Amino acid sequence: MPELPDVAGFQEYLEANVVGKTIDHTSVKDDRILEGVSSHELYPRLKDHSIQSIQRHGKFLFVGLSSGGYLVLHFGMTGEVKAFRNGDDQPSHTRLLLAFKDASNLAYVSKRMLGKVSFTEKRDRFISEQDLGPDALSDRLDRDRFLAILSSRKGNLKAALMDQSLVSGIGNVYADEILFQAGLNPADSIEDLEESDLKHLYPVMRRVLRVGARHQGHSEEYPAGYLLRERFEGGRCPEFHGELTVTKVAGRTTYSCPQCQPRKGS
DNA sequence: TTCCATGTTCCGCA
DNA sequence: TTGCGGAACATGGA
Repeated sequence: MPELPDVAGFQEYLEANVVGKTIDHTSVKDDRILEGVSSHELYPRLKDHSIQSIQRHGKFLFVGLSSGGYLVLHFGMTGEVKAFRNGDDQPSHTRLLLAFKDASNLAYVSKRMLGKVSFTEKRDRFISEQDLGPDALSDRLDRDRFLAILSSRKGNLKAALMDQSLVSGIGNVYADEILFQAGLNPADSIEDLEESDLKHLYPVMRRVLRVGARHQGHSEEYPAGYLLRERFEGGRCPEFHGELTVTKVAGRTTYSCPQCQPRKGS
């Protein structure tokens, strides 16, 4: 689930549930989720510090601590965060537990262990070390920059959209949605597109991600005309009602409508 | 039992 | 150097 809109939802959730709270103690349930920090090192960096802010860059969340450092959360394919009170059952597949002084808790849950938890003193340095491009919804990513980034790339359009080092936050599902809404074929090579196609892609990308963030997690609630609601075997194009094509593009399962998204190049 | 999955990374090849 | 396919990671669900 966790692409930019989902992670934006986690951000809101954390803002509502943990900002302002002070960490009493923490518990790493499985070391394999830690990246670049040991549970040993992590503990004193969290204990007795309060949570000041939650920031997001692409699919990463930065949990700002009163120490000035950040707990960094990445969710992989199946991660999420869940708050619960002392005495309630700990969510299954909890890998990291933050226990607050007010008897509430936060679980970082990762079923398939593909997520990562790190710690950094400097948010910007972390972002550049991870080689992350600008956040797809950031004010700093205007249309001209988006255009420049994409035109510097070759190969298929979908792979470029999902490349976190170009633009950060778009994954498999939203790449399909964005390209469907833009009427562009995921397998098209960027070289085969007109500049006007890429110019059109920018506002579509922003709109789809914003709508996604608003409805995060509930694809049934997406507006009519969204591909996401039909993203299953036998799903139909919301526009023409023909059956959607399921292919592999950039190694990922790809849903598209051959009528709405005709191939451009050869 | 086998295959597949919303993410990322590494390897070998072109 | 860039792009790409395939495999790997780990686990659970269909």
